[in-house]
Amino acid sequence: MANLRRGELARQCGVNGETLRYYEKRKLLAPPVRSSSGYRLYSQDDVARIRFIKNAQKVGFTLDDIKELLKLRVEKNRPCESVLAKAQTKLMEVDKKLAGLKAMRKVLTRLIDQCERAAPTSQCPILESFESAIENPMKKERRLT
Amino acid sequence: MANLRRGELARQCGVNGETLRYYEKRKLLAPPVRSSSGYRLYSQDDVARIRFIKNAQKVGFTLDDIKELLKLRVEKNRPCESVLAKAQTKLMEVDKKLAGLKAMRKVLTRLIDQCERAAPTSQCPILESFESAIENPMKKERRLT
DNA sequence: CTTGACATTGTACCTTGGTACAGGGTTTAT
DNA sequence: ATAAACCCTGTACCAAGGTACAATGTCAAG
Repeated sequence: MANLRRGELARQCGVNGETLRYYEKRKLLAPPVRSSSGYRLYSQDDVARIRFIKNAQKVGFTLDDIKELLKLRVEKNRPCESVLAKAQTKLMEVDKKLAGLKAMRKVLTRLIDQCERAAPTSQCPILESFESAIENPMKKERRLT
Repeated sequence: MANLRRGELARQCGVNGETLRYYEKRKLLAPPVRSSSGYRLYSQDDVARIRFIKNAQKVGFTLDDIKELLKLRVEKNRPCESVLAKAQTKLMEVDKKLAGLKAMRKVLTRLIDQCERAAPTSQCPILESFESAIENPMKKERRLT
């Protein structure tokens, strides 16, 4: 078990050294052992912990979420259900963001399309449409007027 | 042309009064005429301008983006191409974010699925997978080993 | 023994889009 | 006349996840 200093741990995990101090302040990392001169000394367990954090971030968990996951990680008595619940909640959040972005995308493509097929004499249709309310075209709905 | 004070303009546009001061600081709104006692006095043009800002935000433009769009809005000589270009750029940005979220979603659903079908004796598969690198399952790729 | 690369601390700053005061002055209605 | 409801200014604060100093101390190599 090599005792790693801050920079070395950071390098092994691909994060900025300051990030480790930040995680410690945010209570994602316990205050580590110190050398006689006050340097932080980390172990391989800390490498795993940082990797855990970074992996959980990749699927959308926030640092506060991850703090809870880390607690569950050390509990041996079936944290599985709680973890699953958190993952399901996160999935719903991701889906909500996806829906928002898809709605944006829909309006944006419509505007671009209008602009590309506009008669060159008219005012810019994109700018025009920002002047009044933007109505989101519903799926396959057809203007009947 | 009714001269509106800050609160009234805010109310008509559905924004917080402070937001107007903020937009002024961010140069999205020109410093308005002042009453003798120093109150900001807005016109109906400002109502349209705020609405423009809010509509542009809905499709993903940032305030900095919108500052540029607002400049193009007042130029009479065909801003259409520049606007179109900005919209296309924004579309690419939105698509990038969508791709990121979809990747998250994919991994997250896989983890949830693994967890749901895991044998109840095993360690939590979600937590386990955060210990090692998360590999994003490629579309229909099949493990050949 | 000195230089350079590391480490420590606290604090400020970044992004984005606002929101919330505090401590004043003004306008409007009763 | 006085209270409510405005408005003014500057400044600080929020989320979220860090990054960047400055001033100082330590460690290893040459």
